[in-house]
Amino acid sequence: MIRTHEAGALRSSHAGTSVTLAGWVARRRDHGGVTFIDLRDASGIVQVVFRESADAHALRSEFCLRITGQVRRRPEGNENPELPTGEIEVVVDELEVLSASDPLPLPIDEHVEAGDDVRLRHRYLDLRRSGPARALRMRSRANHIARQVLHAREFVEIETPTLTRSTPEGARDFLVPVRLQPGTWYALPQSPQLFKQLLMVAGMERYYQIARCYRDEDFRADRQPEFTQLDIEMSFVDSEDVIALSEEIMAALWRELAGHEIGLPVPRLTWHEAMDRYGTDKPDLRYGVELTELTDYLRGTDFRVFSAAIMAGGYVGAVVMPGGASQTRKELDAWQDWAKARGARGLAYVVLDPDSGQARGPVAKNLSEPHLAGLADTVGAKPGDAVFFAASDDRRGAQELLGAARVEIADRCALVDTDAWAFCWIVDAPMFEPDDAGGWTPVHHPFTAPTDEWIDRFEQAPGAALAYAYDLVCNGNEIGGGSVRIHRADVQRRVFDLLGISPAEAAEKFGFLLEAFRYGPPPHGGIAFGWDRICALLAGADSIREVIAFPKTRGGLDPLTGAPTTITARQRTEAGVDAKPAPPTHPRSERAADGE
RNA sequence: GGUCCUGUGGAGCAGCAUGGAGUGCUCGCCGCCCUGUCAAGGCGGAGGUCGCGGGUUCAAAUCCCGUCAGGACCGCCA
Repeated sequence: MIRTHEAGALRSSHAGTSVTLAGWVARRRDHGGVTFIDLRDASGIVQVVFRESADAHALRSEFCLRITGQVRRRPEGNENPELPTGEIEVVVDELEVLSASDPLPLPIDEHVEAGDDVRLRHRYLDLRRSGPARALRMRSRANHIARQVLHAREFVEIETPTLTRSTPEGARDFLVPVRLQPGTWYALPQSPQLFKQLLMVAGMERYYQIARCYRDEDFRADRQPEFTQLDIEMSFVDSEDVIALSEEIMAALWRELAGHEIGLPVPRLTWHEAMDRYGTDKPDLRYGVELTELTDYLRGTDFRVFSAAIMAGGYVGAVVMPGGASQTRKELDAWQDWAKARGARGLAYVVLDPDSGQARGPVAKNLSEPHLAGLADTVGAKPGDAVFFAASDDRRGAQELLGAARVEIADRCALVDTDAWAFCWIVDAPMFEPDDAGGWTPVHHPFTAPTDEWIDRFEQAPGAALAYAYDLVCNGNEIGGGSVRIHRADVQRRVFDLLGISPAEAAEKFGFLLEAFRYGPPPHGGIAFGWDRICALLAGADSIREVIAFPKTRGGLDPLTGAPTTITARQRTEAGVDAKPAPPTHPRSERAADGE
């Protein structure tokens, strides 16, 4: 090492010793005869003092230095209690400039926020700032904590391929041309789902991986085209075992990184309960504002909007905005635009007069006296509140609109306790939901096991059949999801039949998995955690970009490297991008043609 | 694919609704001064195609259209 000590580690106990430090000029205070430099390395900052030094005068921000000097207590009254090293300073004997720095394109300063494009363009400078650096270090600790829990339980960390074939998550694949087989393409895995199931067949019993996953979909604040899952799979287990392990990992993470003791067991909601009460399968339980179903209460109403939904076997419900009656007409109209932006026709409302409790507003005129009289009690509204309604023959659609309104209400009314952590499991999710073409599509993925009650008859009511699936939710974010898998070939075949996946198609897509399942597959299940999102929550970050070393922008670009780039004509030819696929030659494709 | 917000010396912002000389603020940068500061201080200075293109106008940072870039949301995606 070219240094003897770390800058941030020096204390008054080091006084009187000679040290050699290496680091960066964080800040310079030049008084002419005496110059102070805050020298920063990974451990922190220490003040170094130059006297009558022309060299010090020439130093600039972010020069990389090596200095040798004497540690000593600061003169009486000059201590800085803000700094861990504030009792001492290093008086410089020797200075070596290891490298100079140009003026900075962005300030390395805790107090200035820079725009995302500048930060990412110079991410290596952004990461010199304490906040971003702390986020990455915290993520490293999170990885370590998870590994500790899993290794203590004899889990095996196994890496799976990133050049592979399409996995059944349902998103668009990233594709990689294959030079050696022109016209054929690898897919980057959307998750290690199939490989981890194969590892169960292989008898590994307890697998995990901090796995990079790839999905070619549009961005959000919590989405990147490549992202990370903590991926886990276990043999000879049921839901309870996976849930218990998950809780142990989460409890350790939050205990050590957030100083928060998660109340165990984590409360559970069934999927239907979550939809009924919160209008979402990832409810934020830090506040109330629950939905009320009014389908039965309003049965018989003359109001066309509601009666049409009720007659069609649909849903009418409401959510209350506390104090919402004080909104101006313009604000209430803005809710209509808000609802339309979400694809709804609008958002019916009544406001309750703050004094009389009288219901007013366009919808109130359309409701009968008895319906109006009991409304406030039924939905739990007080005078001065506003009540928003959604009605549709599509129960889930109406609930989701109210659920989105609930989130918006909590935001506008500042109902969210930002220090709180509210976890819950969403269990008993449906196996299937209707697809656009009148068929069925898996809610989770096609290997999710039906519950015991449904295993023999899920075909009879696919929309009602429940799965052994569980999602972990924290503060309204889905942070993990998993299921018990199907390990019986006959059940798997029936699921494929229902999904309209022919034996030939199944063999083509997952033939290797089905084949593996011919050789004594163990019952197994697992879970995958959205690792970026979990780290962002623990770091208190708004975006997962903050906990990714080199994230991409919303357009999928990396402003630092300039990726993605065009390729040369030669690369194009060599990669075989334009090659016509040859007739299948390799063994797996032949078998696919056989239809298993 | 759709809706919305943002783009002004190196950084962060104000100016734009109501067009009138690149105007302002904080920081940084350069030079000088300064022996106890710690987001040091003082004096002076440099630095701009107001993202880009087009239009309206006597006149555009400001209004209109398009486009690019960054961000938020819907669709999509667990």
